[in-house]
Amino acid sequence: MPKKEAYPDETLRMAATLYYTDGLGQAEVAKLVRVSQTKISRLLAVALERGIVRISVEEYRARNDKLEHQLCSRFGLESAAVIKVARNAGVEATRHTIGHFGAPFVAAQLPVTGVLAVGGGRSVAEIVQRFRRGETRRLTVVQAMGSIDSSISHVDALELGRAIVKLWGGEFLTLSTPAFVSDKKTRDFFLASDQIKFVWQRLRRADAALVGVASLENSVYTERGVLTAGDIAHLKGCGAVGEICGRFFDAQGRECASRWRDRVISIELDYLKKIPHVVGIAAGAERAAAVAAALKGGMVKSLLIDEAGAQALLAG
Amino acid sequence: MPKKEAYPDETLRMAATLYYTDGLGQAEVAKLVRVSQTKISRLLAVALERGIVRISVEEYRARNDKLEHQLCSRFGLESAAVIKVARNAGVEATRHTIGHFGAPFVAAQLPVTGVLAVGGGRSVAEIVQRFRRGETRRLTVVQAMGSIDSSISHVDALELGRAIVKLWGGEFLTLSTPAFVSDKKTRDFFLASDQIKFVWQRLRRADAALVGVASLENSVYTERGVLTAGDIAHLKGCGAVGEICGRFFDAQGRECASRWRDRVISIELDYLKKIPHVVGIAAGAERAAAVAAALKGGMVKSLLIDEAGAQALLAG
DNA sequence: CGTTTATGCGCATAAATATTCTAGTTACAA
DNA sequence: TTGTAACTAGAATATTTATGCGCATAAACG
Repeated sequence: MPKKEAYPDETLRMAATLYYTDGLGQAEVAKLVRVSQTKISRLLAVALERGIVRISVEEYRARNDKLEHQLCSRFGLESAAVIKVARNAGVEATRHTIGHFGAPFVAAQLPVTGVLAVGGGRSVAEIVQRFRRGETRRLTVVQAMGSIDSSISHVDALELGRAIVKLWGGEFLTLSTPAFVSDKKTRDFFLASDQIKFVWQRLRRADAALVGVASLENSVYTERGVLTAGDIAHLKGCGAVGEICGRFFDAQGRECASRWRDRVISIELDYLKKIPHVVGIAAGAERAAAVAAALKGGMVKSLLIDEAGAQALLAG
Repeated sequence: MPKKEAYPDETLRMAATLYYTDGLGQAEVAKLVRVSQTKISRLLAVALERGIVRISVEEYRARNDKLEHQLCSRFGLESAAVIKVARNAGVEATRHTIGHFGAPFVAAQLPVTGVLAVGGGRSVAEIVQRFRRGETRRLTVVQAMGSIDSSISHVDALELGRAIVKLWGGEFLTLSTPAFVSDKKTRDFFLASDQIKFVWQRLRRADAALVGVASLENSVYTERGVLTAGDIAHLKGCGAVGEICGRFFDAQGRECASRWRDRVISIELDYLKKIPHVVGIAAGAERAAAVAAALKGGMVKSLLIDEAGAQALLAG
């Protein structure tokens, strides 16, 4: 049996008319309907649910189809989403906007079943946060890179993978290692462990991946103090123009043979290239060169980017 | 030349979508659009104006047509408006509701030109308050009764007439006398003055009138202490069942020959009966008997009343 | 029936939104 | 230029709206 009796439509219509059409405040409506303002607030919510009040907004096209097509044909992308972002928006707001409007796109690109490799980063975090709960998937989510530093933040692959599984169900395989270690020997030690080897296997067989594409300048690593200005200079010296999952690549999309290469614990770019569906996320025109390189190297197959970034990419 | 450049529709659409469709708060929208929350608030208002956002409410029929027809045919009314009011609403809320939904009806009943007599009272006040400015009329508004007591309130005919003229334009003739004086002699003194005589003439030739119909029990006069419980008893003894403009009438709608009759300065009921369009307002079932009498006496030609009042009227 | 578990209500108050006020900008005239 | 008027923006603030909470009543259960 349903509830006792939800409020009659007549009352809802009256309250809604007084509030929306006649422009009275809820307190005033309350006097006329003879209930508390509190109740009017709730009544109006119900009226909205029931469709007695309908709010329609002229469609806002958050994506720039034209640029998307251009990107796809020019770079042979599987799919692309170019998100309009307020002019003069900082990179922070850009990521935020991309996240908001791009999440459905990314969710649609990702498979419903199989193995999904997930990298870290702020852009990816913005996306994952906005995945809708409910549409249960059967994914095996695999952490594609270690944690950036000891204080795990919500942008670490560890947290993002966890979040995806929490929302969509499925299994989550963690790396439980740092992203960067002090030297090759330490890295090899980690890689030799059974857990890592197990995860590593899955990563190599991943059906899809979700990663951020960063430039050297604005990487999380510098921000978090993992990489110093000197390190950046060294990497640039090796030809690095971009980074994915802590791995640096040159303008041709080849992983740079830097001294960092042996200290990273994350999916190797050559493996990434073999994953059929890789969704890359990049925010800001500053990242254009990095994205261009990633596309050239074939690391990224689907792209989520902002308008300015797309324009820079097409121009460059 | 118009303004510099109002905000582009694109931005409005974006903000409106984020706010209404996606359910973000204005502060969050502000981050994405890169302006202050203040601005978003204003932007959303503009979006509503421009029709980018549209809010529609299922029509609420505030009037009970069926009862209106019954009233008209039963009492030979020119027109009637029966306003739905929340059950258990007190007389205060009833007046308020009648005022809100009844004002357009009353405005439509009143002429655009000619002489309009205006009485006082809370019901009338609720109506007048809600007349829409703008539709300029050429009325000569005449105060139909003196002021209830020395502290003029916004329900006095004086204020109501003033308000009508302020909204609709036209001329306002005031009585500048109290409604009740101490004795017949004083009243005659007032009536003999040139100003009053002038106004009196107009009143007699009024084309329309707007008055409240009250019972003895809840009249403003008792509330304001102008009439004592003893006075009420006396009036009842004279057969009074209702009051209009400070004048009391019996069940047949005849003005009672009470000792108060000679102390009132207001339009006489016999004159009122001759005015072609008289809109009467009554709130609450308690007034039913008074309204019935007023109708029988032909004082009121159009009626604005609440549902409960109408039902009581038809039942009695 | 008496007891337990829900549901609904409005108060107090937190949160969100609108408005006021001040300062900065632009456009135009002197 | 420089002053002035007319706007525009955002910070501070007032107002309005939503929500957590406890109480009271009603439904469900034993």
